[in-house]
Amino acid sequence: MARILITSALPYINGIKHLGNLVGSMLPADVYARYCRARGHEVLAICATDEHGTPAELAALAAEQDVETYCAEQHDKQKAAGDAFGLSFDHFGRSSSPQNHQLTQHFAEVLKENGFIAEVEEEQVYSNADGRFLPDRYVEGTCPNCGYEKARGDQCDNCGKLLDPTDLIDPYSALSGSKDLERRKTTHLHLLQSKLEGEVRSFIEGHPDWPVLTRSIAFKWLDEGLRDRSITRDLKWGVPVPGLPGKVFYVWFDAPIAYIAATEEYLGADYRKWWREDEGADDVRYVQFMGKDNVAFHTVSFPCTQIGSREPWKKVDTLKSLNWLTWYGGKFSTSENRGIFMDQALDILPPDLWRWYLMANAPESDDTAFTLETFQQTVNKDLADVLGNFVNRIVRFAGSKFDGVVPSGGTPGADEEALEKALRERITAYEGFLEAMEFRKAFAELRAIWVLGNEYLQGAAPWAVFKEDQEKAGMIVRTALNLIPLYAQLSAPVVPHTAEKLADIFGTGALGWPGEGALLDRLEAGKTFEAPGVLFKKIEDSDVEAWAEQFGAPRE
RNA sequence: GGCGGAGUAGCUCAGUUGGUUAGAGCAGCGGAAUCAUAAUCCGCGUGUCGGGGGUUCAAGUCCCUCCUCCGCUACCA
Repeated sequence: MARILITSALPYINGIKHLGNLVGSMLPADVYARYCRARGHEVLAICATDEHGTPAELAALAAEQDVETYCAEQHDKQKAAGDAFGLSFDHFGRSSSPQNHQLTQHFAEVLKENGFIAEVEEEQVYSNADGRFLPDRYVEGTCPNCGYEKARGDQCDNCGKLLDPTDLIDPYSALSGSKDLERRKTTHLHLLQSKLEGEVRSFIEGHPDWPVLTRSIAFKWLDEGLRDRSITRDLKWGVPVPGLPGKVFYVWFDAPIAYIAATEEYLGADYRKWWREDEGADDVRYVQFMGKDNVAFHTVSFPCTQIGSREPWKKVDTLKSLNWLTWYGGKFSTSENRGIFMDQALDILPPDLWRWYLMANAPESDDTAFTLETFQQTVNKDLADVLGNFVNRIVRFAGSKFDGVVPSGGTPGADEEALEKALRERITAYEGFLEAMEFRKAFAELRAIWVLGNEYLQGAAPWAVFKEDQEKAGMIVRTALNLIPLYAQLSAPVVPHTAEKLADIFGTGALGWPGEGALLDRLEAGKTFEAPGVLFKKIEDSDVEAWAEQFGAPRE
């Protein structure tokens, strides 16, 4: 029994997330949280919407709403979509919460007291027509290097050259197109990360077990030398900066702090038992889930904030970073309606189908292409044929030959012993992969566990034995039926809705996890049960055709 | 451009510190079975391990070089 704190990278507020975002952090965090709970650990799983920054303001503008209303609506939509997917966060909060305002300001205050924050006057591009400062990437113009006419102020998409907005020829606002731009002086707070470089390096070096990708990204930043960076912006929506009217903290400063603040939203003052090492969090194991683009912020920036506070905040112990899921090898795109978004996915199919496919094919080692065709194949084979059909065939056979009760009598023999042994070995491997958060391997193992059921039935052939020895056939059926509550437990982290249906067949109740005892002797003889019907309806070719059209899949 | 990741069977991917004939699932082919959603089970893999060069008794694995894809490159988040 351990205390495990789990956070998922915060989904940005501008609209429902697509399947790539889902599998990049929220879904693996949920699967891991469900597994840890099943093993009896005390788990706190936290997520929230990331609501600040320029894109939120612009999205609100486009929706003709004030940003506060926009964010509140979008938060509710994302929360609902997550709930429908079975995401079991203990709390799904908001980075715009009063708790986060207070906590973000607290961090800034102590960082300043400790000498890690300085006020710096700098010049930034201001657009008179838009009435706002423009981040570099919202200034566009002609690239001085290659002549590309839509180069952004931070980088030219055509030749890849890094730019400064002042480098651009004929710069204009990407928002309004106005060329009425000027440089204005503005004062910002800089986080003096350079002063913390050594401590952050020691922190990273203290985790040699982190994956190569994670460590190499962190060391790259450190090797180049940590730069002091601005942690404030000239925006209206955000956490106000005390003493600097009209400014808010940079979204990347307040977003990780929102992990803590969201816990406070949920638990009140007790949040400190999870986050303060001097108030009970010293025995907490903290696991973060994120996409690979977020690694630097979680290994370097956020630890800087925490370390520089000189307060004993709980820091990350284990990071799980994932690569991207791509849409047929290209990018998911909201603006171009490419790909499938969480709400659309649930409009067409139940959540467990998506959960299974995404986790069994999680982009762990490299970017992974999502295609409707492989999705159809995988889901039909693994869920409908291997698991669904196993349950259906044994339940129906037991229903017709044994009147819908668990048969009694008979003595288990070599086949049953072999099955028990094979199960035990595979379950041990499965647990190991889940502990290590190696999800592809874990679910390949779970699938193999399901296959064991079919293998056993095929070999034991109760339909043939029944003709000569009904007692033995009954024992075989009882053994096979025992796999159902076992599969319910083992499958619950990844396909929780299906697991409940399986558990309901025998009313075995709360799922939990198989213990050390016999795996195939838990159902009492004489117990009645109901056939659940078809667990997974197969996806037809005509469905794939229709969805390909609907979601803009590339066709041959 | 710099840094990092990746390139393995038709498809999606495994391949510890270099070591016998390079693996899994899907798809395909053959067989068995007929309880089951024609669902299952068994058997079948001559792959220039991205190209080229090198080190070594031995290289998918190490070194060099080139090609392709992805991420980061600090004001998108």
